[in-house]
Amino acid sequence: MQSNRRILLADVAARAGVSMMTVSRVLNNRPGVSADTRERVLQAAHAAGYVPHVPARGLASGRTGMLGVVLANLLDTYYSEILQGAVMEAEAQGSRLILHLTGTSDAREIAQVATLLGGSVDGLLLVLPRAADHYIATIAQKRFPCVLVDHRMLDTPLPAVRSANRAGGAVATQYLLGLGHRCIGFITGDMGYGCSAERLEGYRAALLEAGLAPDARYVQYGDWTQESGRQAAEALLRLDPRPTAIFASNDLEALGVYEAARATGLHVPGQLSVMGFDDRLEARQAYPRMTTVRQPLAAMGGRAVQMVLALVSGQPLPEPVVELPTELVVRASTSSPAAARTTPSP
Amino acid sequence: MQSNRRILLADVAARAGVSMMTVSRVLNNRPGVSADTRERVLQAAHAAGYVPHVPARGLASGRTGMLGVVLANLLDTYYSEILQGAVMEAEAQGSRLILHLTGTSDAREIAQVATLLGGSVDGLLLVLPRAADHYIATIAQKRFPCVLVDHRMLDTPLPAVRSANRAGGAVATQYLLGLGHRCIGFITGDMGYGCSAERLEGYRAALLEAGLAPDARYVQYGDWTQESGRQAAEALLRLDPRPTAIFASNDLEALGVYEAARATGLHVPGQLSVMGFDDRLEARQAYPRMTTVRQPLAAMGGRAVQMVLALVSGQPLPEPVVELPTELVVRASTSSPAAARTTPSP
DNA sequence: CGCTACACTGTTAGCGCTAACATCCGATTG
DNA sequence: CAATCGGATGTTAGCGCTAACAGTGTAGCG
Repeated sequence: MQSNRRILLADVAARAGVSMMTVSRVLNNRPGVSADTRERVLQAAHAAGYVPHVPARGLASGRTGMLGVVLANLLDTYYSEILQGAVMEAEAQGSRLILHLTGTSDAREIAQVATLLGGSVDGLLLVLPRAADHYIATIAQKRFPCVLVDHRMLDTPLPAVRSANRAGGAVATQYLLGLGHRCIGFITGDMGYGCSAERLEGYRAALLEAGLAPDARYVQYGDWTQESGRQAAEALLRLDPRPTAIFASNDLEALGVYEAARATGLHVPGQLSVMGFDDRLEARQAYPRMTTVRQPLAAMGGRAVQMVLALVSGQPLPEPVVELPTELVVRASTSSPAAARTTPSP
Repeated sequence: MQSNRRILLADVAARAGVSMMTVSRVLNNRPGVSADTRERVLQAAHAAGYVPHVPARGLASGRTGMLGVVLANLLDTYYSEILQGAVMEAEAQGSRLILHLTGTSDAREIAQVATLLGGSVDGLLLVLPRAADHYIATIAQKRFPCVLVDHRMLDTPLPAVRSANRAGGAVATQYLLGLGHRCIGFITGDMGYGCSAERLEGYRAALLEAGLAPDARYVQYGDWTQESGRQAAEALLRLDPRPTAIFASNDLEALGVYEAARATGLHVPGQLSVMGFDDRLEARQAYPRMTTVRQPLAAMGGRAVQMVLALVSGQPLPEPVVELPTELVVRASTSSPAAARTTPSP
């Protein structure tokens, strides 16, 4: 049946009484077509119900209009918020995102990146890449458009988007100090990530600045999980003097601190102030609503897409590494220490 | 530079001393190639570092190896869990997923579906489609491979994956009855969704079966959000007699019930049992850990991918509508009404 | 009035791969 | 031993679109 055939560019051209090339120019918003021809073509295309054939366009032009995104999983809201921002921006720019999950396997990540470089995609977003060392050099050398989001290591030959971890760590600590806390526990993230060190650094710097000597016993090592947060918090709560506030390196760990506090019978924030990092969904849903340091995750995803798209179209990036600001979000899990074991300040 | 040129099928063919067609057959796992030629080709391809060019393959074969997924957003863990399952299955089958978000706009959904039908994609997954009526007929008539996940309406001309909402509603209610509750409040989801009606139906049926007359005052109408759950719960808690248990149509609403209970000074589960539906991330993280009805979201996504892929390869589906079982997950937000003040276990 | 200049439109030649058919050759058969 | 067969391989012809170049007409200029 003729009526069920795919509508081609040639059909539109015939209807509009012009050549295929003119139609192509119109549909790709290229110059060199008079206003009324353009109008006529658009109407013909619409009337015919024309939809461009993406693979053909990709083959002919070398551009697929697709970007690859590689991330670990979607069950962690950290990733899904970044992805949400990336997709919204991509759609706004007329691109699509192809999703790749690595789970916990470096090998899968490497294989996927290799495949993506094979022309299915114009550019690449690597969110917190794991096995990055294995291919980043290759990508950089091939000049393949690629942007890292919140990469693990702090220096990289590729453009990247990150957030102000050190400043966030410092601001949060200063806020707790300002409330009157003098004994503040800290739970790190997985120390294999550069951002963990940065947040810790911010915490230490703020203490020093306030004239307090950081005490290594009050720093416990977590791995980003709620369970690790609970265990670290339990350790912290056994110390003497007991911290009046605990600052965890992400919201999940802070949720673990909530658990430890409940188990110990401590009221949050009355007897223990708790502070998270990220401002994920969980921080807003938790009880008590969590005071935390907001990372603009969606914005980071969106920004990364903008950067890749710029690279794809050959524009140079004004700054290769973009750092987005973090922001203190005060909710209900922090207050000034109740039974204040405050030392009179100078 | 010769060395930086893209490696083509022709290069592999030359290296292996065979024709391009033979290479193509080998790389696509097609029959008609002798074992040692196959081996030689594979080695040549590997040695050359060949990666197939996806758009070219798509243009020539009419198959892109990509599936489109349309869903509302990723900030709702309901969607991200489904998507996670879908991506894992797609990757296992050698396909990729292209992501499309509709936000809250029907118009965007329609536009995206139209584009996807334009050859960029072999098949389509519509997760809880909104504006479905506008194009489902078209899709069905074009016989374009498409599967609905948890569609709104209960009947559809397209294949679909859903879960046992009615049974879930009944089982949960029976469980509460079994604990000794006789006055059980219910909060619906958005009644524009078929599953809302089904869950309510299950609740009613279980009450009737137990010889209790459903009382309309104990059914409040929510819209899936935490806030609507809170408001509905407040209304329920003002009733006389006050319900000793509240069953919400999703976990978010149940989180809202937690809030209302706290505001009213009621202990969960000591003075009020709370039950959710979905078993999302939030149910596991909440305090107290939430008793809920588990929908196998990831499995639903995975199953839908299998179905689309079957359709793509021309196989008929054994059953057009697949219903996956729901499952009662007992945690710490429910107890018998008599129990004064139980301490939460695991 | 011939010639350039420019804006618009058309023509040609692929992009890299695979479907469909053609060919080859050794093995099987009566 | 010719006729036949079927597995392995090669050849041809696009898939639907766009880059690059080639025209065409009209306005502007000396």
